[in-house]
Amino acid sequence: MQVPEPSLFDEEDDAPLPARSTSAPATSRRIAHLDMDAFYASVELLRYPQLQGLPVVIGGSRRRTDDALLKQHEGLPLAEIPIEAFPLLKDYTGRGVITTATYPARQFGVGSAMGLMKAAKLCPQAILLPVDFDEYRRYSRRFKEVILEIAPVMEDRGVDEVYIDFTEVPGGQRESGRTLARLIQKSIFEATGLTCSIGVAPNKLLAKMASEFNKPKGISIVQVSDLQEKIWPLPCRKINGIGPKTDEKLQALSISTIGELAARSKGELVERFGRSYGAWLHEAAWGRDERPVVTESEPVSVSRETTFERDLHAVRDKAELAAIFTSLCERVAADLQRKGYEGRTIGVKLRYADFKSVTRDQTLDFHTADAQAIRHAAGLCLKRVDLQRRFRLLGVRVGGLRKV
DNA sequence: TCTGGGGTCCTAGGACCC
DNA sequence: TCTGGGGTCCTAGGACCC
Repeated sequence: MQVPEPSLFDEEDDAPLPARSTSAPATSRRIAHLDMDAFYASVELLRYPQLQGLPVVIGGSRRRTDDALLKQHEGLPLAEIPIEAFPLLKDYTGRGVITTATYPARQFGVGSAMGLMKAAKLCPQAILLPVDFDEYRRYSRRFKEVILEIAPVMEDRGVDEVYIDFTEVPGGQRESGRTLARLIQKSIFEATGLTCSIGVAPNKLLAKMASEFNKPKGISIVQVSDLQEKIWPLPCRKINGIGPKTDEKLQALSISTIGELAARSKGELVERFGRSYGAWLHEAAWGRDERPVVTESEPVSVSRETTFERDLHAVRDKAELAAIFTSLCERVAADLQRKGYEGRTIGVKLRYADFKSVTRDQTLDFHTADAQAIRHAAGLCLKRVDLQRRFRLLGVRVGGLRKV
């Protein structure tokens, strides 16, 4: 194994030691990452089992009209609606991206975040279903309840992902965690009919990568000793925290794989990526990560935004925009009230036709969750942005939250 | 025919205070 | 009058994630 050279920029010696639980020394931690398989699509398939095995894509705007096709069959149980009645991707026109694709659809090269119009070229015959967040949230709650009954230290990472600390769970160390992972998979399937993939490793970073190894329905165990063989050949993008921008910079330095990243000195990475991110890149490439599984956290901000069906202009589309703006403020206010928070930093976001975004915010000297107060402050923010150009998105955000 | 919506965290400069 | 370092808050933008 290659050992990085010490560097002038290496200030790790001065850094405080990472917090470490005395009952669970880092070397024996067993952390799992659980990822639901094609979650939104799988939930839809529970409703529409006749679509099993077909390419299905979830996404698009809620204003789609072809739901009417489904309405024609209102009298029928959902499972008996004929396949021909479902809207096809090729008939979709408008903005929007794929949120999830079934595995048969992925074979055509379509996947998350791809524009629907582009996806329609790759797989025109795919069935397109609109997103139903309320339904996904219901299933999300159910599978997380199942996990919590088995392993109480769980970190929520969104609607379809969690980290689980196996370390202190009875039997959590057996077969390096495989036994417990199997139990969780089976229990979730029995309770919901949904499948998931689980990676188990000494830390969150490696567990997250491991959960992708055997999708769908997979279980993967990664040990520290597997670093060279299983992790280093992977592209850097597989590290959670390296996105497209960083990857591009790394490529420019002839760094494509995690192993190539690990071979660079921490000093070089710190020089090129900054003290904090550079040092983190180095640690990540060596599979080191001491972050604990965090079971509770407070929200930082609440926001609502919407992309228009066509680009709008502040003057020419004044009435339409005013209505949208008011509605966004009302929805943010409702979200805050429902969650029991109020905030004092109010902001707006605009995205212009060229996709460039701007934000403006303003901190009040009082907290609020009131739609009118939010609209007033957000309105002042709006006056500080360039409203001459057409824009495609408007958003309203409230930060600086405190519990009511 | 490009590119959703909801978040978090980080950086960096300026204001302001001690 | 000039010259200092903090420290904290505010604001804007950007990277990243699900």
